[in-house]
Amino acid sequence: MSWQPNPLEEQRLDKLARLREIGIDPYPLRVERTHTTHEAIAAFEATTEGEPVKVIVCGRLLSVRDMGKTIFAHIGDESGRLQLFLRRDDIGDESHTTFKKLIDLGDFIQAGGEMFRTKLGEVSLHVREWRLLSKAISPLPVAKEQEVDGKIVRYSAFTDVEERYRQRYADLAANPEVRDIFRKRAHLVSALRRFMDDHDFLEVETPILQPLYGGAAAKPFTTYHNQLKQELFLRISFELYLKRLLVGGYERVYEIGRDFRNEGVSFKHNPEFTQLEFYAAYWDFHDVMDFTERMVAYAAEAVLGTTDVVFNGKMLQLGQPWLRITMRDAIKHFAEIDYMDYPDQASLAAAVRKIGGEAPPGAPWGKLIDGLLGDFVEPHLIQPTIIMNYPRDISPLAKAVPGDPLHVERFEFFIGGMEMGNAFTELNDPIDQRERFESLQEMFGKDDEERNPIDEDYLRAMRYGMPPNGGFGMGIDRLAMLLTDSRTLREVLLFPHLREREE
RNA sequence: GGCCCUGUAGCUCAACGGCAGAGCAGUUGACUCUUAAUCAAUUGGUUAGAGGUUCGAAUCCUCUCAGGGUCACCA
Repeated sequence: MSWQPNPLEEQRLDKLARLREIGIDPYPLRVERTHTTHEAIAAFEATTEGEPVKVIVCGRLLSVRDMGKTIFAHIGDESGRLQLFLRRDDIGDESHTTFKKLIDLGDFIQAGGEMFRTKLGEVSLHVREWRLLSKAISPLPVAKEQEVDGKIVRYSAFTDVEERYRQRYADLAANPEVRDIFRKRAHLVSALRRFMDDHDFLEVETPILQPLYGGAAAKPFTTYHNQLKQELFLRISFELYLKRLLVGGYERVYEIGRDFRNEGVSFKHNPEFTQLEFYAAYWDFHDVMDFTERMVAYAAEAVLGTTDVVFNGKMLQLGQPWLRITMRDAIKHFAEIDYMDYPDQASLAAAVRKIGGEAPPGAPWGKLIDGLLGDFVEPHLIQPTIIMNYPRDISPLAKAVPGDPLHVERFEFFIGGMEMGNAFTELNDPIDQRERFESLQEMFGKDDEERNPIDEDYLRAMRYGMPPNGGFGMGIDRLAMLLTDSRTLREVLLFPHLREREE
């Protein structure tokens, strides 16, 4: 349904008309701005008292305290907020009345004058002239704030989770700490990129629309190209394309981008999510472990200035050497079961059920083990922990542990009780790779969407020779959760997907 | 998808079978150093939607919609 103005909006539409009647363009083209609010305050404080500091600032009107012939107001811009001091004697009758009658909270205005300090000590702008820059028709949720013992207490803040996500623009406008989350996220991404670049990795972009999907076990989104008359998939990982580039001669490549998985949504799952993957020739998974520790510590330091991060009430020490433990030992410790005592699917399934774990019928041996990890181990992995040596049957792209046919050189790392990333010593034997793909075909049913089609082109690339390499993938959204102490993924996604609603 | 919880004014919330209310925002008025400004007056509602029970429903029941939590799912 199209927009029907509510009574408050009707009032503002009326003000809009009255502004035009008195010759004021409520949406002018040009703006004069000499300072941000932060710069204006800094300029004043850098000057000896008495020396005039003339500024023109712009921003959204956040609060108004009308004292009659004097008006105090605050405007906010991205740099901060600034109090305006408007007197009728300074700006004139007409301008004074216009401000009182036709200007609302949420409007953008421009104000010029000299900086000064009020009797109560707040650095403010003594306004000589002001101008409307953009009229707000819909009232923005306005919160009132009070400082109590140094802490900001907010009244009537905009907190409705659903509306905050559906109208993220209003959320951002009303809640400065939400703006801060996404500023941190941006810093995180640029820090990761800088770290990769500084270590001689080449940033590349590989197809999002792919004729085949692979590199992970996940259900894909499908789409269709009309002119090519071809079904296409949105990528579920970057892996197979990035490793083709190692065949081509690049030794270190990475990509930061979006993956799409047509699966359930939860506090740590979203249908599209941002991933960092890299592949480094001549590295094995031990090299990747070392690099991962340094990368995460670097990112935390860059974003927060520290590697000690508070998440969910617990202090995470990202800067310490991380605990490294094999999957078998971790499960022995937390689930008190040695899965090597149950070398086949049936006996392991029985053992898992006996200790109260999940053992879906038909789940492969390795998947049962991964289930044990998820149920019994993962929730305990609050401090950064590397779990290494994964079952071979659920890891088709990793090289076997020497002398151990059941495990591969693969690790996942966990922080704050969440899986953050996945890495391995990459399989580069094309014959072995084909066998792995083929056994996967048998393992997953024909109708199972997680069954990856065999990527013949990838095998062809590998037959030309692929250098030994270590690969890595990490969920950036989850890392952003950690660094912003957010309890759900949606808090770190600007526009999380919500079910469509009839308006 | 199962189970549990939630949906009331622009925002934040009360009322829990008996007249739909408060604070903020808005409107009108007073006030030339206020900052949750203050003071006085005042407007604003399809109680998410549809149906049912009842003399009477925001409140109880059923269904639908949306959101949250949790479980399932998720290398």
